[in-house]
Amino acid sequence: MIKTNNIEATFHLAHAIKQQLNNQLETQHLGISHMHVRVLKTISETPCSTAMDIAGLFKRDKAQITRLVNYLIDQKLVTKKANPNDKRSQFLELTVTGKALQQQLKALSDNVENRMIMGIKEKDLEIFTQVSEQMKSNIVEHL
Amino acid sequence: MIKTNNIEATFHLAHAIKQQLNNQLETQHLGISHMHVRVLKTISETPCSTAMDIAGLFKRDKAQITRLVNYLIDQKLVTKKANPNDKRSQFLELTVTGKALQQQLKALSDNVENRMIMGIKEKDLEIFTQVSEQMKSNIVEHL
DNA sequence: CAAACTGGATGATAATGTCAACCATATAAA
DNA sequence: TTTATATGGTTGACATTATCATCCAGTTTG
Repeated sequence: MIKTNNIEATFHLAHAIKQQLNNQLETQHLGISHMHVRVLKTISETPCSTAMDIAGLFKRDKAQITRLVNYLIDQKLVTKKANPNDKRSQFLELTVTGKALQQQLKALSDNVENRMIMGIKEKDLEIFTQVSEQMKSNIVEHL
Repeated sequence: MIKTNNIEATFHLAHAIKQQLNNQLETQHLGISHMHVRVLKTISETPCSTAMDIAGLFKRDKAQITRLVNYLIDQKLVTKKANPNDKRSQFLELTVTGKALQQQLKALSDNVENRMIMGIKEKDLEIFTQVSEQMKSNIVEHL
């Protein structure tokens, strides 16, 4: 028997975060959406990441990632570098402008996250992180 | 300083749940999406709910709710009942078919949620629920 | 009563997401 | 090694999700 509704709670939370991030991006006129933020973050943290890597990480169709990445390339925030091991794929890197923006975006995200976790005990936060990780695995492994 | 990334974790989890729900809805040929499931659930749990109530609850534009609800009315899953206090708005109710479907959907959702929480301690689950609730409030109150 | 406001419908449009087809390259099998 | 198969990425088509502006009918306030 389920008393709580963690599915609904998760939808609510994710949507609230998305709205908050998009609000901030809008008011700061950054010209990108929360999905671009996620892609930039991944590229900045993952050396030699490819479009397929991001698609796998996000569980999105590669078509969508291609479009997100190509938009960022148009905006001169990201560049492609040849992958010596495979001429089909290309490594993604931030440009100088991209790195500068990424700094801003990190500040913005940290800001939202800090507000989000206000008044929550460190210990509880750790449990939250672990549990959400576990939940994701439970679902993804079942696909 | 942030070490964990609860924003990213929440996006991952919400997306995994959404995919899983839509998969199940697809394989069972139910002809609705996870958003319709949420609307049906809300109507079934909230007597005299209106489109505006749902929009407020979900933090969505009323236009989207109108469309979701009208689709469900087309499918003869929901009906409108006059609101004696306000002729502009109408109370939403499940039809007999809607109630039957709602039973199936509850089973389906519980199934997904039960799989999702497998191997997670009851105590940790409670903390997860509380923390996600708190996080949502922290964000929503800041808008 | 007039002015301002609200619930809901609708048109326009943007962002997100998936699927299928395609091309170039890579890998496995014959 | 030549063929077959699989993979990374691009593109077109399309569905879903979401917002905004506008409108209408009905409500509330001044």
